[in-house]
Amino acid sequence: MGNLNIIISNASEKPLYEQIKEQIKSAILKGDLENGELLPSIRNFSTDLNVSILTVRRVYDELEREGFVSSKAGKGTFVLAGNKDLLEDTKRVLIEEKLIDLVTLSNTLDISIEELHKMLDIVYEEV
Amino acid sequence: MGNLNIIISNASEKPLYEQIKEQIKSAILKGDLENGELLPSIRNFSTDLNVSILTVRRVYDELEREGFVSSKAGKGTFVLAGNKDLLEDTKRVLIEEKLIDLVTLSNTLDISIEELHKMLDIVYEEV
Amino acid sequence: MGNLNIIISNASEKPLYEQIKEQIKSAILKGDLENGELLPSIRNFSTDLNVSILTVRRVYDELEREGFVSSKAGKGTFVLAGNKDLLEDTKRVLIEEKLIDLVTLSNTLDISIEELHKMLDIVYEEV
Amino acid sequence: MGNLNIIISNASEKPLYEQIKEQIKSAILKGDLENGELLPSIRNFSTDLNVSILTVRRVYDELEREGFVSSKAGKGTFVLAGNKDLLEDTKRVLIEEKLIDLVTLSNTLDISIEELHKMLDIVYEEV
DNA sequence: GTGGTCTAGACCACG
DNA sequence: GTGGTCTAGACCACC
Repeated sequence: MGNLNIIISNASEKPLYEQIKEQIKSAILKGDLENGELLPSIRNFSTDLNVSILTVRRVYDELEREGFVSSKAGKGTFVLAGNKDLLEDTKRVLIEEKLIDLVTLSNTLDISIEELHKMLDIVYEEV
Repeated sequence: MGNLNIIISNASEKPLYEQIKEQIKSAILKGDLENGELLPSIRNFSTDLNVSILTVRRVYDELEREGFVSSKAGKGTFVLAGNKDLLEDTKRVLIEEKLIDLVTLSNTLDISIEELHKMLDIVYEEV
Repeated sequence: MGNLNIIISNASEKPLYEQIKEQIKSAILKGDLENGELLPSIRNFSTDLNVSILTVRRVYDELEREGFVSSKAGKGTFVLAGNKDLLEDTKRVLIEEKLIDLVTLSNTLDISIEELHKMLDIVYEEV
Repeated sequence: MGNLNIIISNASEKPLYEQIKEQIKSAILKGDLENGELLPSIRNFSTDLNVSILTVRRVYDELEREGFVSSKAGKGTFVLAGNKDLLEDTKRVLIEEKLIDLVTLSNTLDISIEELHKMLDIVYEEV
């Protein structure tokens, strides 16, 4: 079975449902969760994560809307990861969103592209 | 006086007070607002921006708590930008926060540092 | 024997039992399944379609309740298509239900009957 | 102010949130609700319609995701109907979906396009 | 067993 | 005042 270790924190500024959603999404994008794989039932997952059923339901709802999983009453929630190109695209878009954010801030603060590259290397070593 | 063109939008996902705060902070960090400069009164500013007085008060309160301005009853709110090193530090921290965010995501998605540098250049050209 | 190629899909938004039921009903209404014809046994049908026995039983139960088939213990399930007028009526009712749905929506959206006729022709060509 | 008479029924097979959503959508598409207009607050609306707060919240959430309204904490939920072309497009798509549904059924039941046009006129008169 | 819908509360951030 | 998130239950249809 796939690797699915979800770590959530009430201390985080991000809502619980978003933390869970992002981690499942990452697992699918990395390939840890394969096509057709069955995710935990809403009830089991909510007790495992110690969150409300409604929170897990929201996660599954949004993942379904975004095309990552498919839920069927009476059967469960399954991973949809058939199109490899789509997954690569999704990864690229997620990174690009953060890069745009970063470059925008750099511009407003008069930081050069060279400095950015240097700082990127430094941060990459530390993380 | 310094350059202080605040642009806010109800359409933005960010709360109004945060939009205003970030733009004042940027102006200070870039040097557009100099040390000792007088910011608009809460009352004038709120009518100029067409937001609640409470919203502007919150902006000034938070900026004071973060050490960017100083408010004196009966005199107004002044820019604190005396320590150039502190400003540079603040800028660096802001950028680093976003870089950590970016690198964390890259790691969870198995994106290499080389790819990141390439994508950074591409995004920099486009923005 | 009559033509009975049932195609079902877990991806469909419709429940399995409904997909199967509708296709059998269509076959009867079109005349592909004739009066008195014997339908597959619940057991065989469920293994052929790779669905639960309960699902097939539900299909046959509902078809019997709607008057399309008749089940006799120990003998099997037979097509009831004796009354040609009844079949024509059923077809007409099915179409009318959709037309009422369509016209109701058109009214709430201020779409004229002329536009509807035009769009119907266009869609008919494309489908 | 705009016309906003929502009629819901527990007897309907459609979920409550969908009934409400569709009626608000129709009002926007028809122009009964204009750009920038303020919708009822979640609390007021839920007591007016005698449904749960969560049901109204779901309606507003989905309408926001589909681009029909915009919700801001502390301000309320507003109608977004700026782009007239987009609204016309949305109307057309909604009608086309039903037409495709209709034509598909007609094909499986061997109903001719001429018959469809005739039945459409009859239903249009009756509704 | 599963997910889909709904209720009746609560606390928080925003304005 | 507003919407955003979350909880702890419930009933239903589907398999």
